[in-house]
Amino acid sequence: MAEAAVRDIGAGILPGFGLWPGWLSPPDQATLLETVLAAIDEAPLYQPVTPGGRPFSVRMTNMGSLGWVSDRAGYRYQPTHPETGRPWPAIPPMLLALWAEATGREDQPDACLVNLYRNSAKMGLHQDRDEADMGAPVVSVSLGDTAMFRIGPADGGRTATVRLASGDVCALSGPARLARHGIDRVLEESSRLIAGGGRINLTLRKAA
DNA sequence: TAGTAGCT
DNA sequence: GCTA
Repeated sequence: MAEAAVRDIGAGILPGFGLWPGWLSPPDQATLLETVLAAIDEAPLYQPVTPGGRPFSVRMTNMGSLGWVSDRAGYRYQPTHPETGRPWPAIPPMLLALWAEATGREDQPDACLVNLYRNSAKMGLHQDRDEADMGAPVVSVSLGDTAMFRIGPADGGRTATVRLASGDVCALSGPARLARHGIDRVLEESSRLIAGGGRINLTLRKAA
């Protein structure tokens, strides 16, 4: 894993948003994908619903001691898979190392949300605010097809679009920790990493 | 208000 | 990219 210069696209747009294009080499992407697919075998992807009962277009699962879930009861972190009732699989060591390098922190993330975008799946503009410790950054790893990521200030100013390609890592920290962000669309067939196409996003957080 | 549709 |  190469040392990557932080590209803070925030200068004048959004301070605290870090972007590391190409953090993971193609071989590292393939290795990570294998690990994630094994976790998905243990904790199958499912389609959550919003508290209002609307289905998400992305399919989700989690790794770590806590996983982010949504259902009619609301958003929360919980230690077990909502369908199997089993604990989530562990966060792979490769991702713990990535967190340490990207954040420079001594602690470890306890939650890794796995989102699969396939068949025109999107994610509306939102803020990550279900974590107990909102001082800790959020780190995102992209695998597979390129996404059009939209990000803007927490208080509702202008948004900017950033392309996130396979192997890119980005982070929301400090003044960008509560940034509004979402996925407008995924560019089909822009990567050959994932059999059957699509994009997997891994989001590392401190939930507790 | 972690959705979706529809318009500029 | 914004509004409902």
